Amino acid sequence: MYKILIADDEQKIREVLREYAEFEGHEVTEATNGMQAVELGKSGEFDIIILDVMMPKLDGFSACKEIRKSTDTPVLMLSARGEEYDKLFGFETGADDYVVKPFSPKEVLARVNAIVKRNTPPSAASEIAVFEGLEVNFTARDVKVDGNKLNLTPKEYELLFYLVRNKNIALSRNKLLEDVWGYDFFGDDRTIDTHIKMLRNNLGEYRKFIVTLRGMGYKFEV
Amino acid sequence: MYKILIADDEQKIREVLREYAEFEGHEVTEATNGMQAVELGKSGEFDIIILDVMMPKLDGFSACKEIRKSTDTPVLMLSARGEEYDKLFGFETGADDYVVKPFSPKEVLARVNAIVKRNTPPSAASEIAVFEGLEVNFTARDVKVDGNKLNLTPKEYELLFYLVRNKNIALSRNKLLEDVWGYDFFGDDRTIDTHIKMLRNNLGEYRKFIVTLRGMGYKFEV
DNA sequence: AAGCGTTTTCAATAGATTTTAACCGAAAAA
DNA sequence: TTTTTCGGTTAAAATCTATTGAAAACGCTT
Repeated sequence: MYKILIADDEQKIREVLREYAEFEGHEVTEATNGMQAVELGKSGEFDIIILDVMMPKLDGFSACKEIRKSTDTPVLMLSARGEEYDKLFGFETGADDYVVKPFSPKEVLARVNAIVKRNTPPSAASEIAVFEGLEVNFTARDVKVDGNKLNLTPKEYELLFYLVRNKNIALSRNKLLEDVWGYDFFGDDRTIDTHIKMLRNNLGEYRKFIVTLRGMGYKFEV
Repeated sequence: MYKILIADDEQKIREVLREYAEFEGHEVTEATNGMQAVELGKSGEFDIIILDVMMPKLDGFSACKEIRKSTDTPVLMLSARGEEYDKLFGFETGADDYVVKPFSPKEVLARVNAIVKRNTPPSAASEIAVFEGLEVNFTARDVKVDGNKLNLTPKEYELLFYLVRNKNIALSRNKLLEDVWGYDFFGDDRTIDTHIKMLRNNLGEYRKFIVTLRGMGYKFEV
């Protein structure tokens, strides 16, 4: 269930979208002009905002811009005109998707679902990174090698997560110490090496992903 | 700069998209059927994958599903048919967006940009310099010659990075020693030459970019 | 306070990298 | 043309660095 804000001056449009959205179990709020849309949308309480481009008081593009100043709630733009210019401009103002009228409510809802799904990873869907037989589940805080869950120590998790989140980026020892150990850690460089060693031992054949950058640090390379 | 995989059996389509994408500075790889798309796409090396729905060997939907098993690279689907069923099905198989043919390449690229932008929020976008077949990736700290990764030593990386960052600028030996070796290095001049030699050997035909400025130093010239 | 798992330090070592020094050849100067 | 200077090459010597195992320090739980 999402909270959806629908902003369009045509009652017909709001109605048909509301009907479809509520049928799918979502909660709908309506706005009939741009100003109202901004006021409501700024609160950040919605999971997605649907904005018509042509609206009284404040057009959709401006409303989108304004809303983006306060929150990053995803925005789907609706336009009566199908001109390319509009689309491009829509994306530039920070819209997440763009649908041209006439549309089918089904299509709009499909897009809404797609957008919300990918814009709300932290809470719901677990964030998992897979590299061949290596599975790193940030949300569940576990790591699997060929399906077998590893039993890592806290530092090992943190180090691996950091490496994976920054995959394909060269990471100096200093950066690792700063970001994984914290700016106030003044320990030995060998500390990192030791943890890398243990991680590698745990990862088995997938140790290959952790490459040494001689004279520099390490990198998780895929 | 993104890495884009374009999978379509029509050469014409691949061509026009490639042209547009390369014009915007992206790196394009092509696949002509679904199987190939999956093989290439699974690597996770692409920033976005464009899949045609109708392809030999394996259709776009199945390819998308297959790719999603290994990586969460965003997928944009292309379809010759505009049927709603396709669109919904596309989103369900994990596609991030859906464009109906005939499309304008401009629109496709606008969508590609929008998708990639929202799918790579934090770091990602590597800082890469490309000179013909020579690729210098500062972020990943690697260098490729015609696609093959080189195995350089620390000094070689530093020297090359320094040269490239200061391309087309004449660099005296003193400046090189100071900036690459450090102000506290008081070694032999031949030291630089030796490293330049090794760099040149490693760069193969692209050694041509490193030009000697007799009586002065070196320059990376493009 | 003892026990236990975790983290950090440390020293030895093997291997890779960097520097040096000597020599050669080519280009510039005389 | 001869001399001088400068860059290229090479191989050996000197230096540096990642890795590893082992031990010490730490911190939580009982």
